Amino acid sequence: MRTSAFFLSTLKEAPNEAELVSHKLMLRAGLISRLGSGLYSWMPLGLRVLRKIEQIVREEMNRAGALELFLPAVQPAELWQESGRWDRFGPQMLKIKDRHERDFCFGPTHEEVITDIARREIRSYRQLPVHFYQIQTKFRDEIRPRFGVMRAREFIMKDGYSFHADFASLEREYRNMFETYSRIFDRLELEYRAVAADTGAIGGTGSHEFHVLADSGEDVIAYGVDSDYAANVELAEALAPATARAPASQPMSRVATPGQHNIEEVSAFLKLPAKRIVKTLMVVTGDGREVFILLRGDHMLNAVKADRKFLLNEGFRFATEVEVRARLGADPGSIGPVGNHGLLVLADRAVMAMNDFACGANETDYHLTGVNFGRDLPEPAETADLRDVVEGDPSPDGKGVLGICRGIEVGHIFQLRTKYSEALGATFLDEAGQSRPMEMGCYGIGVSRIVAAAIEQNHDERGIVWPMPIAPFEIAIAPVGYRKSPEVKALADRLHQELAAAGIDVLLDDRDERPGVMFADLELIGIPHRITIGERGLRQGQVEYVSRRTGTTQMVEADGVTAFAKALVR
RNA sequence: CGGGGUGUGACGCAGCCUGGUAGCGUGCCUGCUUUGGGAGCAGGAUGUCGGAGGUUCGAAUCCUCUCACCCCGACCA
Repeated sequence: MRTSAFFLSTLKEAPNEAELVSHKLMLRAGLISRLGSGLYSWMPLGLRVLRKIEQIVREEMNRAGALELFLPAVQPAELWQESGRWDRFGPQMLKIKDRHERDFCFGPTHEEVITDIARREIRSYRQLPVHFYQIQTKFRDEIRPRFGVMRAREFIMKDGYSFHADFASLEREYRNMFETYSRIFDRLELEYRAVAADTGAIGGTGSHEFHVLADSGEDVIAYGVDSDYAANVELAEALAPATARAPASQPMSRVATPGQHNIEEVSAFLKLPAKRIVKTLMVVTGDGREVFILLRGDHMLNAVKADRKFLLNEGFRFATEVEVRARLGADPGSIGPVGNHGLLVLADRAVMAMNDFACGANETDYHLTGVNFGRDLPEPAETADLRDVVEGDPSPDGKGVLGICRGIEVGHIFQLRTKYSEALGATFLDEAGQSRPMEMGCYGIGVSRIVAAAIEQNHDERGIVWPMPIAPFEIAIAPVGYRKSPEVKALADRLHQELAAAGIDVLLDDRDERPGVMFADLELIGIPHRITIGERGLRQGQVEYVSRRTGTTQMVEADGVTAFAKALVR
């Protein structure tokens, strides 16, 4: 490809709508163009990247035995009413009406449609298992679209759905997909982790998210520093402390802590590390009971875990300041579990190992120090894992400690079991002639999001640094003086022709721009390899090679440059 | 949804407070010179100042409404 025949539209300055580095670079490099909030046009350069990702996904899905099909983007309401999700999916679903005032939605996902196909097409266990997938545009009316294609409303997703006669078969396919996804992200050359995930509202027994690791990621992941363990931080278990509680060694005393309201302030004021302070949270359960939750000062409440604890009472909320004062007669910053407060006390397991700790005195601007369970207050009524894990916690798999990092979710695999097949009546006849609902799995990959995630992970101050498998062009040829020097032009043209003939994605910058302009553009758009051809080097019979990622340069014999360039790509 | 902010040429911005009919940098077009890291000179094109209404002799500027976009927000304890 020649730049004169292509369409490059680079910007020196990023439009101010962009916050995230990948978003800025995608706009500056001309990969995408914004049409509306959460709506992006894919420009030719960006589309080349998108297509390469799609192709890798497609190849690996096919290799894994899944069958590609293509489902309608617009779906009738009836199907969603049947599954019960028409109302429950919420405002994320874009609902539309046709000319007959019939309800449709622009598909946010395709479980209903695929299950409808399965119930029409599959009658016998002999047809199972089967796995259908598609690469489709979805629309989810996000509360707050942001970060460009990272959290867009319209986006491209690979979604696959498998159907099985029994759970064992589903589990096999689940493992198959786990491996397939790993292969896909390996091939994309992204740094990623498969993390155990909460199955959430979708239900089912097993679920893994695949995260591209990046500091800007929206999700927080706990991973084993010395093992394969990885889990969403909401899900990672904080193990009970291994050491027993030390005996009390200090008397309990009441100290004035004027104006010190949060753990940080109290810690600094009392010159006591946060891990020696008990954080007391007053919450109200769904059935109206007020409860104390105790956490170590340096720990954070995990709402998912606490919610599970209160499940029978339909969740919980934090008590308001008014409620706290009415109940305890103290400001929220000075409350604690000691005294005749009458509240149920629920403690995180880490708290159980604490002795001689500090906590609020239930008197505004006062705290207690040297507090001990058993002596100064009763043991908590209940203990549980209620906190987020932190860096350095023991890994739940017993191997070493946990690290914390951020990730961008680019893939998710679920064991759906029979949730949809039952709702929609997707049944089959087993060997015994019995009608049974099919076991289902579902497997998604955020194709368009991967473009942004790849950039988050691969960029520098000059621009994008594409991993080779998804680079829009693999090699750039930058001729200096293309229009002036016949020798330069001749070699550039020949190299371009020979590489293109070899099936290499090569971009010849024939714009006759100044070198600085060419170099800056080629670096911004992130082409992995650049060969610069100029009169200067040609006099020595040489051209210059530069690696985008490492920046290392190398002089190459002009005669052998085609072979050299081919070797780079292979 | 709540809070905050911004809309002025393709991109980044100034002008608004204190009304007088729009400016800067980059980019774009033409010509000449230049050509190994975002060139120089000369000439040039491009703006319903987000939209509607109002105040005024006069509105980018003041007022009202509206639309779009961006950012922040779900543990002070």
